[in-house]
Amino acid sequence: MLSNRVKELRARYGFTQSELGKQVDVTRQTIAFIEKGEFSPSITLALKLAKVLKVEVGDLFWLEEE
Amino acid sequence: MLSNRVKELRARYGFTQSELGKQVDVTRQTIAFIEKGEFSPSITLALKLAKVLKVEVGDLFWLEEE
DNA sequence: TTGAAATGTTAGGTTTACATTACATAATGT
DNA sequence: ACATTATGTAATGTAAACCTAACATTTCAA
Repeated sequence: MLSNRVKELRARYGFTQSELGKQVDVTRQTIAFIEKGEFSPSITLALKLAKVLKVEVGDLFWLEEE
Repeated sequence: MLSNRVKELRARYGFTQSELGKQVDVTRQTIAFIEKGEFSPSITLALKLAKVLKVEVGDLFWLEEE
């Protein structure tokens, strides 16, 4: 099961979903879906998000047991 | 543009494409496509590959300029 | 208190990741 | 020489990622 800290880190930087989406070239709905864990983004998008949020990809997304 | 070291690391461990695919639950064709850079896998698959190949996701897949 | 901005959410459509099947070739061992 | 295994590659199908558009609700500044 995939978990992530996108919402938490986005808040830390004070970005709106729209702003973050624009920085990584996706819509705010896509950001919302990712924050809710409703789908597993591509590694390309994950890498862009990690760069903008200044963390390692593995610290932004990780797999949990179960 | 997305780059990766899957083929190199797979060789290091002596895995065939089939064996690696089986360990991360995809077909050998999917591994072949990824090695050729023909698509950007999901972060879930990228995390599984990084785990099996014993590297950080960011050291297995990265974005290059251009 | 009003209105804009941010978020939640849903519906319908396009694109792409990934599966299945199949065939061809190269490499290896018997 | 033959069989087996690994790889390359291509066709077709499906599921999921991602888009646009829309409307409702919450939040927050004026």
